[in-house]
Amino acid sequence: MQQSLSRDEKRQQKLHVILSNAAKEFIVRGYYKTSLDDIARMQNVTKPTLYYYIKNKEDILVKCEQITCEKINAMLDMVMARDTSSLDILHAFINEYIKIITDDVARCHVRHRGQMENKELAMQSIKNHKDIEFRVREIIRRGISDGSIRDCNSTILAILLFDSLNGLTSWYHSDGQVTLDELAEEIMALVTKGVSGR
Amino acid sequence: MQQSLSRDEKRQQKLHVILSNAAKEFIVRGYYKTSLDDIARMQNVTKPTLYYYIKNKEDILVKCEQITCEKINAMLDMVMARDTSSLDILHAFINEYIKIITDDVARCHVRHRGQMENKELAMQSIKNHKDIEFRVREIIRRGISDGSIRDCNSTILAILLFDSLNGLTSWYHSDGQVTLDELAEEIMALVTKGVSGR
DNA sequence: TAATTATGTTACCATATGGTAACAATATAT
DNA sequence: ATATATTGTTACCATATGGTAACATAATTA
Repeated sequence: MQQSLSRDEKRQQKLHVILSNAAKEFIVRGYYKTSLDDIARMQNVTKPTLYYYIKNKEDILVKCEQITCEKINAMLDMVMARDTSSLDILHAFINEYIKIITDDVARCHVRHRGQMENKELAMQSIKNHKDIEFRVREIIRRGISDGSIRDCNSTILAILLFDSLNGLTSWYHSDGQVTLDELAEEIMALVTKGVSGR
Repeated sequence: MQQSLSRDEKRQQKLHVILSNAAKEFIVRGYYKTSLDDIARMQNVTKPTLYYYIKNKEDILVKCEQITCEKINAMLDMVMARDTSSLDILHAFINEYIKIITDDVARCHVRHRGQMENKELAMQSIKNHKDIEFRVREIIRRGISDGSIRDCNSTILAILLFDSLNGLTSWYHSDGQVTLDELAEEIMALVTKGVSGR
């Protein structure tokens, strides 16, 4: 019984290794330029073995998405439960979001969101993101109500915010010059104060 | 002589039709899911004919990039020549950039920038963007000097700005609810004032 | 130990697709 | 009108790649 659990654990671990390796490669070389043979080779297995862990190539994207969206939604649950101003909640969200998104699996999701060939999967993917976006819009709306956020088009603001945050996945690398905290700080300053001088 | 000019014009026109049709399809279906046969079919020609106008598939991306970068740099020339505060120049830049980027060829460029399989082309593509980014950073730096822009990390700000602006290419459609002016206004408000309430 | 299940491999196929060679037709120039 | 350059077509190839069937082996369970 305990052994069968450990077997299941191994399975989960291997799946995760497949996902993160594939994700990394999808990011640097692109989804179509990375073949399943390539991915299999990284695991020192052969292509058919992958099919024991994933349904097909697209399923890698789907699984990356599920993992990431669950993280984000759980984080939103935490953050929105706070008893502070909505601007503070937005602040916290941005901070946590940056942490989550700086990870190969999440990066992969962001970069390929809504791009599945299977239409239903693509629609589900778009919906997953829209749901998250909606929750952030809700934070903004509340902020406008409680006065902590300037009156603005919450829809556009949410989109712009996600565009800059998701854009990080293309250029930010934890080994670079800018630390994660610095980055979050700079983004928050931009979001709250804008760029105008005094 | 005039006829040979008109022949050249026709050539340019056909090239442009190819580029914009291909660009549109690359955006909605993706680069790899769109075959040269597909693109040829849109022009009511056959695949080999395309090779009279383009070197190869990637060359479509390169040409879209050239056209777009030229537009942007010309626009930067205009805007930076203004004799106003740097914040105003940034303002003008954002306005004009949005207009330029709302076009299939430009959209295609933004979405596929730096993704060429040919390494040299990819590097050139990245450089092209970096050059533009550098110029905007210069605007920001000047703004910090003349006091019209808050003291901040000009590099990060430039990147964030481009991420939100380029993000438009994924969601903004001129036939939607938001007009172009509204959008520019909202973005400028965000950039200058940020989101904080009073 | 025997039987069953999980994990992995070799060999293979169908298909799509970028690209090219050889050939046809059409317009332009002399 | 004839020669020449331009524009286009048909037919084809090489290659890559997602996916699968059949078979082998290691691990659990009874």
